[in-house]
Amino acid sequence: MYALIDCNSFYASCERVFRPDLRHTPIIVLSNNDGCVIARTTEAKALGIKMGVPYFEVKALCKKCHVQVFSSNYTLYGDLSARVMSIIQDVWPETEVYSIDEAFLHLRTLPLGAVDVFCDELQRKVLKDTGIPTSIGIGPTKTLAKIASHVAKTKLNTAVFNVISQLHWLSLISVGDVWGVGRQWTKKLNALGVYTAQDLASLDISLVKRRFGVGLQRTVMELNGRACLTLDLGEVKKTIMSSCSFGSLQTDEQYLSEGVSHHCATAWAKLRKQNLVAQHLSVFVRSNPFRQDLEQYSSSFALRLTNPTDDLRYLTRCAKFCLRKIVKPGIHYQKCGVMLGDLMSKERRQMDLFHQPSYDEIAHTTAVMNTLDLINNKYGARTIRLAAEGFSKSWSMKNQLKTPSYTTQWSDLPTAYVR
DNA sequence: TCTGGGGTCCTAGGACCC
DNA sequence: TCTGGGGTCCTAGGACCC
Repeated sequence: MYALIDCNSFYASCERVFRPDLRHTPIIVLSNNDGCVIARTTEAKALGIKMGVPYFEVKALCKKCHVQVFSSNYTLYGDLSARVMSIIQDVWPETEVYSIDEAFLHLRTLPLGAVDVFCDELQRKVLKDTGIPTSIGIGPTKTLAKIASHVAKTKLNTAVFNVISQLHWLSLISVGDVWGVGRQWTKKLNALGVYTAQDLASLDISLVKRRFGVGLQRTVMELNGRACLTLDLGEVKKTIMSSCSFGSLQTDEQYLSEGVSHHCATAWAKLRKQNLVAQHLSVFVRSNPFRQDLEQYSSSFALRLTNPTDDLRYLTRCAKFCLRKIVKPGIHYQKCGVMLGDLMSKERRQMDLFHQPSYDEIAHTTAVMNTLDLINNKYGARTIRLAAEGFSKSWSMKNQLKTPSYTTQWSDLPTAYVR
């Protein structure tokens, strides 16, 4: 059996951990730039606030109904996620951390009769130890465990649900709510007369493969109880990306260049943290697709690096080179980003036969990068950085409603008063 | 006025090999 | 006049996920 443990309204629940006074208050959390709603508590959902709506569309409603609104605080959410995951992994090592708020457990060694009780206790332990409420779906495949979790959350309002003996639920779930079926395929499936998870499960798998590919074929088999997806325990990323919308539209190439350098440094920091080197770098820019009154433009440029590297100076030079290749005057840019790819572990990197850096060069780069890490680890991220990032950061994003980094900044530690 | 960021996998087609 | 069969690798684009 597989179990899917899923944190309820995760980002909103994180905010609540440090604001117990908001236990029953509707809360929403906004995306970067305070753009869209990306998390809602049950109370906020009940007010009709939909996932992903632009904040300005519901701002008035939030004010009227006293909804607490937060900018996203990824440092806090990442840290609480790590706590939740480590508790789960302590209890059950065969666990795949699937996303910031979800994990799959393969319960193969647990007697079938013990599964429900085990999950019940796990759910209570996570709540007690972290303050984060979760729900757990149980099923014979990952896809069915997902279905179970969906039923638990949206239909039954229970913390734990095992779907194994209750497969009639499949006919009560829209095909678009099945894991692996998105918008496009929902349209296509509906046109074939497929509306529910049950309809999908009874399709002929060779037809599904022909019309939709091997991915959906697996989904169909999984719905029928045949496990095709295994636990993915690998934790090495294949690409690392940093990108963000600007606080306002930018036309100045200098600011664009600063933004790209900034993202390059962010991606580089993630690279260093995982002890990886990159051999591929790409940069993209785009205008605001919602401003059809302005000229639309979007482009990217990629480089394959001669040698895999984690040298921030070299990566930034490459990123700026890519930007110069694609930047076009007169465009109102809304967003830019940097992606690092062809990642490999630093110990196993393969240098170019004809352009190998000397030992001295490698030693020098290593020393400089280590020093950057040392200073930034001791005095805080970005204490020392490249001047290419700029100083004014006038392009940086809005997040006016952000809470303190309670768990990762000494200066932001919350104070508790005891009476 | 204001519309997120970061990933994965699969497929088709083109270039290349013998 | 007539021009094969079997591969690999890479990239771009499209689908999906949270």
